Amino acid sequence: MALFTGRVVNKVDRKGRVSVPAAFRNQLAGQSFYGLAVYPSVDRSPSLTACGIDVLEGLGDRFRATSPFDPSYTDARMALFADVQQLPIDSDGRVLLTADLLDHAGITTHAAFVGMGDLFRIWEPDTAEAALRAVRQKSPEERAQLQLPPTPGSDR
Amino acid sequence: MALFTGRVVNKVDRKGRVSVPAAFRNQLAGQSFYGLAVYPSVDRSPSLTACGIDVLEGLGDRFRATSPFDPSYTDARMALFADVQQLPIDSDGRVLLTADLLDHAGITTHAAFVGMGDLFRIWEPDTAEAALRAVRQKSPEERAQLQLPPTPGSDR
DNA sequence: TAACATTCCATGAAGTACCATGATTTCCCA
DNA sequence: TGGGAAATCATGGTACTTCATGGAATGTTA
Repeated sequence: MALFTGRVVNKVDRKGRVSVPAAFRNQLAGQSFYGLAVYPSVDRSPSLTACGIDVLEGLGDRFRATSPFDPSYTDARMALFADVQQLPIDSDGRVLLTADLLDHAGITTHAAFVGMGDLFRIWEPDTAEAALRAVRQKSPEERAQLQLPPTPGSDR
Repeated sequence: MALFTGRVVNKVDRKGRVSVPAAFRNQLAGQSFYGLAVYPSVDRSPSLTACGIDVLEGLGDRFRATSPFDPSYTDARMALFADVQQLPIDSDGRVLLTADLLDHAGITTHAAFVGMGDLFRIWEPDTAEAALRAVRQKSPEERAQLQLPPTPGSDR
């Protein structure tokens, strides 16, 4: 299972091509689709969130369990999947970021890939550093309270 | 579970390569990825903290259960994973410490590996000795009061 | 046939694997 | 128990592969 860590800054060329860091690519190897699922971060931060399609497929499975005609889930389906782009990784290990994705993140010449476990984010490098500083500079007390999801199985 | 004890000073060559002490390597044998997860120590001491990737995978699993669209965990995800480097151990038992890791710890020619149980730390040797002295020089009363977390499972 | 998109190739830099050596340590047997 | 053989370890150097990146060539669409 993919585990993205660390951060890497790569160049974006005139066409919008960026090398996906090799360490991240390796995490994606062997999936049903060799590429990224990318969408503007839902917390409205100027960044893109990306993951392997296996993560999305997992979400799809949750909906599959519900009726496709149940109106209470159609809104959720649309909200979740409408903005997700599936970007293939080319033979040189690059993806082509669309203009609106670049625009949303304010990315021009360089893109920062920031690992977040089973996800990662793509930022304009300076913005990424600022966001990281903000998270790190939380006091130890606050950091200790950074919410962690419950340990799987602990509620048995 | 890995149990790192003792301390060892090894040489860092021009490329940043260091031999991981054999005793530590043995603790890591048989994991899904033969290498170290390394990050600047969160207590802001000039040292690096390292562990096996199984520890990371445990954290990753907890997040995997949550939706990638759920913004409540994004800060935690970033704080935990953005600074972590996964360093493979080569066939000679060495890891390549990146320039910013070396820089953070002030390591130039030698690195001290200090066991801390399920983790270990990597220091510039003199700094490590100073830190150890500081801990030892606490009075017996103080040392006895060093806070220990509760024993896992002891509350059953 | 322009404009655009996609695939292919070239290159320098960086990272990785491989091999050699000396120093320990461990092991085994007299 | 002591000494020697074998294995392991730490460390240096070199050769090779991969990576990131730019540009060119090919294909597609209007």
